[in-house]
Amino acid sequence: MLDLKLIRKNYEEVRRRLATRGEEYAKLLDRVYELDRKKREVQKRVEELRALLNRKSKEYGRLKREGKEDENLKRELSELKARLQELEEELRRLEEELNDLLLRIPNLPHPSVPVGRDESDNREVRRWGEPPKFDFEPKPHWELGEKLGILDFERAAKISGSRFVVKRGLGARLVRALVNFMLDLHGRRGYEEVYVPHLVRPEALIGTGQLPKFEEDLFKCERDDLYLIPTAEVPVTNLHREEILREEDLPLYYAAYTPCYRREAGSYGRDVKGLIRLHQFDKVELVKITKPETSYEELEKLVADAERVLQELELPYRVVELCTGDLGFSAAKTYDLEVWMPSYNRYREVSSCSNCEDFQARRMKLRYKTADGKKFFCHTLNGSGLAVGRTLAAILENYQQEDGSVVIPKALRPYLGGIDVIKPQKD
RNA sequence: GGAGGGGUGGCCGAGCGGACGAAGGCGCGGCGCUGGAAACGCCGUGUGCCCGUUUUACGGGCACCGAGGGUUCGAAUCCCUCCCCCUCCGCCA
Repeated sequence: MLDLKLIRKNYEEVRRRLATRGEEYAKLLDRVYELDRKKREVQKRVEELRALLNRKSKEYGRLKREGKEDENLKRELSELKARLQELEEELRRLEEELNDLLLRIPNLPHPSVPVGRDESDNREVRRWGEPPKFDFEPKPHWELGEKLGILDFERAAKISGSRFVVKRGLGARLVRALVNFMLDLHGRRGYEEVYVPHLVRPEALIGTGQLPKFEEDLFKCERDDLYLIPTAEVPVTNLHREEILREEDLPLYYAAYTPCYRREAGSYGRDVKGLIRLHQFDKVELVKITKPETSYEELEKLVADAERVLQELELPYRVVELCTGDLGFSAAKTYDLEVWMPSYNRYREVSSCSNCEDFQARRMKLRYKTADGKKFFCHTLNGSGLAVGRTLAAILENYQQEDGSVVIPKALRPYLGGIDVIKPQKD
């Protein structure tokens, strides 16, 4: 949520920066600005009227205790109250509309973010590793997985429909190995491991920015008014919602493994095959809660921590800085990590690391207090470290051999009882 | 699912129609005591919003005792609805 005071004070600048995400947001901002002006006007009148009513009411009480009831005053009070109630109703409507609109305005991009329309304007920051060269035609991971008997899309569809997968045998064990490997790695780098609920209340989703705007993307348990988490970012960042943390406790580092559930509405026909886009996938998520002064250095460190996973798995990747038009709703700045995928002959996203500054903190009233008692909103950051399914896909594709077998990355072998290669099942 | 008990300031906890932004304690800040500290004593210490000014401060106003509605001239306090938490029983991995 943007700071209304900032909108009032630096209207033109906010409008200009917001417009780099798309013109429509500038128009939204215009409505917010006007609504805010009107709201304050009505609020002022309401408060004046209420002050008058309070004063006269006290006066009435005093008289009554002295045994001097004043029927005229009583009538006057009733009339005042009736007028006040009308005005209050108007104020309530204005506040509601203003608040709803405000929750639908995305975060301001950081000044360093390249201005652009979409994915094609993102800026490559660096590359690591060499894409492998094959002297045969590399197969896509779903073919490899099915041949190896570790991925079963057909049976998944039977029980749950499209965009689900069953992993079996070494496929299932690889997921467990990857999760453990990632959590161990991040644990050593100072992240506290947390295990969190996968069903959350609407307030939590408002806090991180998925609601009210992106209801369509979520699975909802209607009866209980709970949502399946689309990312661990939601429960983890909300751990401290409405809290006032102590300055000396910051920054906080968390790492969580959770499954993630996404409806993928509007992505029909995209990535219909394989592990890339599923309704349910596994992810290890990193979350940081920091002071404003340090959030950008913390972002760089967060990216480095996510990169470390790919480096240890020896998977070639690149780091991309998202442009304004491609930036997520809550993010002020985002780096994506993209891993090399031979069958696509391109890099594909396995991690997205964002600094949300105080955008989420404001929505969830997450603050910290300095030694002298001043309170400020925290900054929140999150990043995948990493998306497990896509990492598994990348391993299958990058480590494949001509006979369809797949070599296990060295870093993972201790987690798989020393197994160093998966061979196709004989049929 | 059944029965009961609760939700009050950063935290604990009292209040149960006006004198209540709310006792007391803890915590925090200041001062005193001390060689220094602990203990002790005294003083201070909520948040949000709106308006104004001499605009990182001060003054005024309004709101806030889980949320929303109601009764009343007046509600933390009475009534209704909802939400949440806890305990016991049932069910259950």
